[in-house]
Amino acid sequence: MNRKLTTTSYALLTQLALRPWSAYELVQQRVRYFRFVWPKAESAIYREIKKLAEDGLAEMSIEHTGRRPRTIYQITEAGLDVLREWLATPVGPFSMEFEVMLRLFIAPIGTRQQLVANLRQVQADTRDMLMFGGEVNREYLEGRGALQDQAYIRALGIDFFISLLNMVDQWVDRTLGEVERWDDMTIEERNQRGLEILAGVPVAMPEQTSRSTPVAPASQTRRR
Amino acid sequence: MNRKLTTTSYALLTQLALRPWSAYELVQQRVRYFRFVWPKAESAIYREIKKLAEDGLAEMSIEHTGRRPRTIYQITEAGLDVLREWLATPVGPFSMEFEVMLRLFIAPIGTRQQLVANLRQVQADTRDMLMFGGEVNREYLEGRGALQDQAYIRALGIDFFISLLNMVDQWVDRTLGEVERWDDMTIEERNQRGLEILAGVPVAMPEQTSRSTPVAPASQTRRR
DNA sequence: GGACACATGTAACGGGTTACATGATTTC
DNA sequence: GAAATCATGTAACCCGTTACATGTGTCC
Repeated sequence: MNRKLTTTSYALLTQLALRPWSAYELVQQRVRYFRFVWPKAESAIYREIKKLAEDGLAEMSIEHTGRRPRTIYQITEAGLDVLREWLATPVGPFSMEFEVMLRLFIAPIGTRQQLVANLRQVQADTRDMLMFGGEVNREYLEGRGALQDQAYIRALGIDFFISLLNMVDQWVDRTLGEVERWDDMTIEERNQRGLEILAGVPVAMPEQTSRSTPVAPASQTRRR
Repeated sequence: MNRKLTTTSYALLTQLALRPWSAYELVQQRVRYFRFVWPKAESAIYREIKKLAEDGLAEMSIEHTGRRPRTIYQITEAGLDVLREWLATPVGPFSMEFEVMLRLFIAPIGTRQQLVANLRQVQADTRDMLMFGGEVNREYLEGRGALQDQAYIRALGIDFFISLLNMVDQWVDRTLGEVERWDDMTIEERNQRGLEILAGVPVAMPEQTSRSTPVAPASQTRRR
């Protein structure tokens, strides 16, 4: 039990703390909900949960469907203790993978059509996810949420999720609008337009009062 | 040259397409900018760039500082071709890691103080990053951006970055406000409040016109 | 009773992270 | 001239991903 747990370990323990699940159910739940805040491949779960059991943080019990076995996992007291300790440690910052931004950065070597297609793809994905978010929202509003007794917590998560998606959706809209005008503009005109956009971005101005800490590229050290 | 390139490979090629860099500079630039859209550990870069050179997608040349060597990398025509091909493939959806959400989900087993501390931490990180974003914004507005001739593209990235951070900042504010009221409420009152929040979330209602495709939990298949 | 989807995982490879190492340059 | 910081990476382990495998209901 002395290996160092990863955030993925804690993510699994978090799921187990809610109620016992079979390994398969764990994976399904995580595909449906947890994927959005801690996305990992499915088969990593099967391996990790076994390790958690070896560490004594979860208990396994075997059930059968016909002659086929399935494993049910349940969190132990030791597991809950470990979770509580984790809550007292500093939390990592959020981070994002956003491939379309990479493609935007080298748009000049590709065609405008490709870039537009990529952006539309992201928009379609985003709207799919928005539909899904709306569905979950209704589930809770109608009292049939998967964890209805924690609606007050889930509501905050759904709020975040929908806010994020709406933000992305709107950004893609704006960006498509800009990209569509590129063809009629010289580079100088485009860059002029770029400066207009930058001037309109709602950035917080640094307080004129002296800041003791320099503006670092975010706190990287604390990150696991 | 027949291995399968990862998105990280393409991210590096994207950087190389802008101009030649030494390995160390590549890492620094990526820490400063690319980290926010494709975050990877630094030492992975040194290994990956060497492989790209082996594959003929980049050229190495050795310089010296005193007796210490440093390697400069430059993209090749083959590398540019590979990048162009990549632009024609479907783009992956965005994804996010957000540890504090995991902690929120099991808040009941911890203390309210811990949760508040975690949320404030995220807020502090977010505001640091906002400061950084504002700094980059000013660099471009004042004509001294690192890639000033691509201001029209960078502006779109900065727009996204600042929008995201503002969204997170506002969400944390709302959420802290909610959490602070928990102590005076019963579980039933909290869940009642949760439903109010959900009712206020701006979800798109599904069009009543028949949708052919079912609302799936986002397109996972296309990923990679 | 064959096809197909759902349930329940295992194996192997390679990318990602953490830890370490050493040469130059600046600071005081 | 010692200490700290910047520059420039390497090594090894472990997690994450991709591919595969097999059993079990269910549809028609």
